Amino acid sequence: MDEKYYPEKIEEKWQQHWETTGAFRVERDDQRPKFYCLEMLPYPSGFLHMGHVRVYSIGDALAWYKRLRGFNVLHPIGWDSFGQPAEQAAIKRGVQPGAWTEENIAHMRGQLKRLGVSYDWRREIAAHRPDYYKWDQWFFLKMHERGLAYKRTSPVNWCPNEQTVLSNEQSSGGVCWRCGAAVEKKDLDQWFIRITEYAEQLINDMAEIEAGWPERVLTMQRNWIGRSVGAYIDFPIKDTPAKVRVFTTRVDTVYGANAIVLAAEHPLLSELLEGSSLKADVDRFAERVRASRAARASNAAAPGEEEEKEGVNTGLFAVNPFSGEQLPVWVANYVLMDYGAGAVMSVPAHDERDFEFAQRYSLPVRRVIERISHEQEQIAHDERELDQSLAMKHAFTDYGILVNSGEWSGKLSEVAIPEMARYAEEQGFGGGAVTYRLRDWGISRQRFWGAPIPIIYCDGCGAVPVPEKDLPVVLPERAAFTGAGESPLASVAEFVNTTCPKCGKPARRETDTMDTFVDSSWYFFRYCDPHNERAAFDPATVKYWTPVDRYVGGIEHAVMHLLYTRFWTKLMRDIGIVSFNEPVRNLTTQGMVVAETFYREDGEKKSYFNPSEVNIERDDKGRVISARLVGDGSSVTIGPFEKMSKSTNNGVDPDEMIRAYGADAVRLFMLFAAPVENDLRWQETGIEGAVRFLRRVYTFVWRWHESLQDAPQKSAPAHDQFSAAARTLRHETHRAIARVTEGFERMSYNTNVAALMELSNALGDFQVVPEQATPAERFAVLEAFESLVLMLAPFTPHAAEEMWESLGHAGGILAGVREGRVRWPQLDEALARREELEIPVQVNGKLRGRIRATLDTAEDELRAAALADEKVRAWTDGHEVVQIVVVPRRLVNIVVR
RNA sequence: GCCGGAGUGGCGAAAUCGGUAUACGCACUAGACUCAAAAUCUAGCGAGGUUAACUCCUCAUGGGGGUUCGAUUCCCCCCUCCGGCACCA
Repeated sequence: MDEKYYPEKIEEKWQQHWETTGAFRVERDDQRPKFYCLEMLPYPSGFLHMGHVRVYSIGDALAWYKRLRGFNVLHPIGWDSFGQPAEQAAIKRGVQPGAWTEENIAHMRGQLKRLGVSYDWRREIAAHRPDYYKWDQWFFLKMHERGLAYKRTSPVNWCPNEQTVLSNEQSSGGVCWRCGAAVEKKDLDQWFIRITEYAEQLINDMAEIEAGWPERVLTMQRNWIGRSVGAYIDFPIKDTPAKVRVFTTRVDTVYGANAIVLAAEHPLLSELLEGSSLKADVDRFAERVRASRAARASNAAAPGEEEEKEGVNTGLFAVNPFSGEQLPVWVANYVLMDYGAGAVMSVPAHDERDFEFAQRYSLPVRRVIERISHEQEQIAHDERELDQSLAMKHAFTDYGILVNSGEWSGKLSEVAIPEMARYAEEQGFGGGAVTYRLRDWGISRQRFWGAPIPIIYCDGCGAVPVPEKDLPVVLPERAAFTGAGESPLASVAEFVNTTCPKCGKPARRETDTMDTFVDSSWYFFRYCDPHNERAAFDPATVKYWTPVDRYVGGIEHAVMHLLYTRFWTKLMRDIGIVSFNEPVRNLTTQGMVVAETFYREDGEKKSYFNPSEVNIERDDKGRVISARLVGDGSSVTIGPFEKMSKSTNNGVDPDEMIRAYGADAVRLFMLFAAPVENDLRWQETGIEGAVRFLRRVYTFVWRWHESLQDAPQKSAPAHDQFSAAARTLRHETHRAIARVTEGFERMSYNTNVAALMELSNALGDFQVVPEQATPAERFAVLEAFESLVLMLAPFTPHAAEEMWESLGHAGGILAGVREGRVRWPQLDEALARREELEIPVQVNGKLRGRIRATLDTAEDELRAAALADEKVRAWTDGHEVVQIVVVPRRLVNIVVR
């Protein structure tokens, strides 16, 4: 141990030690409890950013903690290495995507090692390597076998910028999840995965993870899946054998229907209107709706506004199977083909959209629900009229009591809904039904850099799956990278041309590749058994390690990745290779790393300055008053804190920070500065504080480490051997152990670091000179140091290792744990408790005095002491004491009148 | 519009059982050390008032109301910010 703290030196030393001793390697061990600690794998862009540093610091802290608690910890990392940027690099600079990707991985691996993250690197996986994507293809075949992968032509989400298809999840809000471009609709023949088959399970199984996942994520998934309970009703079309199926959540309002409204793309339309004079009108209208939707999509910058409701009467009539009434059939732009049945019954009195539509086209409004409670809004209506279109100003959408509804009149909505659905079923014209907003997952991508979809097209045999024995279908090294909207693979003749596995005749390969979210749907299972050549993984090995005990990653994957991987797990369960429903027990979504922005406005656009180029000036209260450039002292505008990015020039390079302050300080600051879920404000002064703290602890250890060589180690000296100062120190030590241990259980890292700082402050307050310390004092100091250092290991592993060694322990912390010599500091609850208490005394709830007490001062003693206290008496004298509340060990409250 | 989450010093935050509001850190102020600066160390640091006195008082956890001996914490209403969804029948 050097006298001074040289982070660079000790970090290199311990990284080397970990590497050569294989400190972080793990194997399955049925004798020990396992813990699977997982962070979302990065895309190998080439450079680690601060957001990465944050996730991996969070995960690593937990991994270290669990190891120190005796768990067999699986803590792996890999690369989400298929995807757009590699292909962009190929288009722009002509590099080969594979080589570009491997170089990036090599660089980032080095960065992660310099951060000192405790991965078992032997388990590293990368999505773009054939030994990995072979199994993507295998899973695809399994789904194909089960009818869960299918091809269909349908309007899909098309990103004009990236020239490829996106899934619904990736184009949520009408914009591309990656580049933000407005998404267009395009008709393409695409492969889909039948995730909707699992919609019900995806909703129901949330019960299993509710306790461990953020409410926010579950809510987002629930909304996305959009389960809706209602009924189908078939309305016969007059004078034809056809029926129009309608989905509604409000069968109870069926007597109020004034029309049946179809989506413009409804397949029945062309059939029913054959030969009708109105066909041309309807076709023209459908075309307009399509055009206007496309226009709105490309104009996604200004969303929000709902489109004006428009429709056209088809001249057809439908028969309400409940009432026998004839209803006109309309086509309207507000009915969506891909939700429910693509058709609705319009009930303007009780649905706002239908109301708006009815007003626009002067359709009758019939009230069939009456309020049941005076807390509900009074529905304006005209008793003399059946049509309320003049009286009602808006729809009444609450449940209530049925009126004007034939035999159902007088029933409550809640009662009528299931009864009417059952009736429809008995009569054969409908029945109860559940629909979902979730649609099937489109996985075809017109890209090169992804896993080829293992399908061969044969003129004779159709779409034939590639036989398992022929996997993987390997990507060629090169292709013509034009950036145009067709898969580059299509131009690689030796890839495309093959023979049909069935008939042996010449055939062509599928040239689309799979969505990269396929790769990440199951990657953490592969970590358990990463080199298996015969299977995606060995089920028994996976059974030991999974499910993931804690998963850390960004909120941006709340719906996409986290929904897909839940689905994939259920699929693997159905194949029989996994034995549970949910892959992730506990989920942590960390906040963004944000930094101050500085800019100057030159006319229209802002030019941004990096925080390192700016000096901040403050007033004497510490408030920021201005910012000036380091170079010329000219002033710049202080902008808000924003996510670190190139466009706002507020990024900070992790490597530079590690070089300046050390990996430990960077990590410590990241975990201390904010709770894990919050956004984290990057502040260089904050990281300086972290170094200051580490240096202080290090200095304390240096000052004491020789005197501690002969400290009593095995058992604590008797209580009366300890000086008052030593007793205080021991109390602080055990209080910190209690707090930090508890903090780890709820991922409260910021308070954990605070507790460790307090312990270090307590060591600073311990003024005994090392050489003059009594054996008992040495014991107390050693106990404090050992506890502090071990509890620091999850946050600053290099510094902890160095100090642990200088406290007389050879071989590294984890070797000690493995050999049973080292374990997480043991809490002595008696020591953690305060010996003497200060009990606050309130009068009428306001703090008026304090009395001294011990842990077992009796209630009546506390009461008497409180009443006798001089300061308290100033508030009670002359008043009548009405009540005295005594909370032992906590407080006394005297109520006076 | 609907559904979530949050609002506490100059700033990041703490108080997970309804019991001393502001732990810990940053920034700031003063002092020590120094020729000087940095670093380090020591002390102070919610607002306002008050005292010979670090004495004591009042107010303060977005605003208003409620429950309670006692509310940052529980309940109701409102405001603001952030996020998700957005004609989903």
